[in-house]
Amino acid sequence: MIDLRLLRADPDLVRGSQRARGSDPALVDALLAADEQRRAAITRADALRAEQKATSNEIRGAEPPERIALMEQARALSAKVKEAEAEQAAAEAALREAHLAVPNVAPDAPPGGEEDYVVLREVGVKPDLAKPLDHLEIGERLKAIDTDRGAKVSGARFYYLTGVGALLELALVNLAMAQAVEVGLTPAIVPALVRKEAMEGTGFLGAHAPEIYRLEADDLYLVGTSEVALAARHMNEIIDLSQAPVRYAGYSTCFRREAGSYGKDTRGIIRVHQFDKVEMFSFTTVEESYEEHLRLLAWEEEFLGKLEVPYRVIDVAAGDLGASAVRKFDCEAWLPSQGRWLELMSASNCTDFQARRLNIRARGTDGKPVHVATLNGTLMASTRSIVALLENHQEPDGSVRVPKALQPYLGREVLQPA
RNA sequence: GGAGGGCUCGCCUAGUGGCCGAUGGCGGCGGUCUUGAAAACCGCUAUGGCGCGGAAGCGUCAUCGUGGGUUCGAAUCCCACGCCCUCCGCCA
Repeated sequence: MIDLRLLRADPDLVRGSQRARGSDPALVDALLAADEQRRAAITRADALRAEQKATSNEIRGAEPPERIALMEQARALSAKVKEAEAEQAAAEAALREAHLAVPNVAPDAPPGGEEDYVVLREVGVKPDLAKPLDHLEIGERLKAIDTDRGAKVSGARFYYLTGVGALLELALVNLAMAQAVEVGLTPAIVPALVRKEAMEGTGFLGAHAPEIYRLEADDLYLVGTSEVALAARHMNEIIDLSQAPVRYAGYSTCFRREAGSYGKDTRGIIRVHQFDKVEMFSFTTVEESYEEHLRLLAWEEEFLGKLEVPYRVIDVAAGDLGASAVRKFDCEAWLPSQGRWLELMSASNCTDFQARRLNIRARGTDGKPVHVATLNGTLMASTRSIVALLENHQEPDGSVRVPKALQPYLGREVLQPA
């Protein structure tokens, strides 16, 4: 949710942001009107409540004849208060709805839609492969990836990682966690099932709702990223940011329904219903958040360097940001088999948008609570990291070279077809 | 799955229909004393909305798990829900 004070002070800024995102600027005016109506309703209800309270207090000391008259009066007021409170509740509900409809203000992101990203840099050299195999072909030869039986047991977009495939994932997790600890993130293993409040508070029940698995019998949701559990960890809290940002590296399985992506990336493990991920998450002040965002990106690139995979960094356009983010950088690895880039990581700065909904605050310099900024960034997404590794490090003989940084965690320098 | 107990301001706790936003202790912050520290003593120590104000602030409303209800008036009475805990059973 955006800051209503900012909205009142500078509605044109918000309207401009809406246009840059390709969203409707009229939503801004609807929000302004709802805000106005809510405040008017509160003023009316407050006045009536005050009057009723005063009358009630008079009754306490009053003698019978006067007392009866006062009670009559109070009864009438009570009915009016009830009415005014219903109006207030309706106005508040309307405001909330209008409030949720307006995404975060993103003045720094490139304007436009999905295709309007800006490439910030390209790093590394694309491998020179005469006839590159795709990751599934390589993975099957290594007996590392088995999607056929994944489908037999669980359906499309499920898979088995076996042998070096399984070991590869564990090595990647360990490499990522080691880096996380080294730079000072708090390693965390988090719930993969969360309550509605956590899902809602992080904003995933809005546009993302069809993407989310829900367990009907228990009214719990399967997280699509540990961002949910990490962000919600401090919901309704005032946290201490006076010394340093609060930073986590959360490891969890991620579940995604992939509704609406039928026919897309159907081969292999590029787009799956379940994978494991190490996610970085920071709580900072809004002022610090822009710098923190670059820090998360730098840590992502550091990890990509260890994978020795060519990649590029893009500045995602406003229209493709998601409601919470003011800016998002994606790291995309080169995919030799398809001759295109594949999103491996994503770092978003949500400023105080998400924290306002989750009610997460910190003490400002004056001691008063202010909403914090939240940021999230992928450190290591298992399946796509494996895809990038297998394809970029494949050798003509079907073996796969293991990047140096990963060797100690995997215990070998090359993966040989079985 | 069955049976109980509980949910009050960071923590513990008082409060069972009327100045209760709420008692007391601990912790925290500030001060007095001290060469310094401890002890002792004194003071301060929730949050949000709305209005006024440049601001400090002032006024007002709301909040005692959540939502309803009873009542002129609810932390206190009633109902529903949520959550936590304990015991039994079952499973890991």
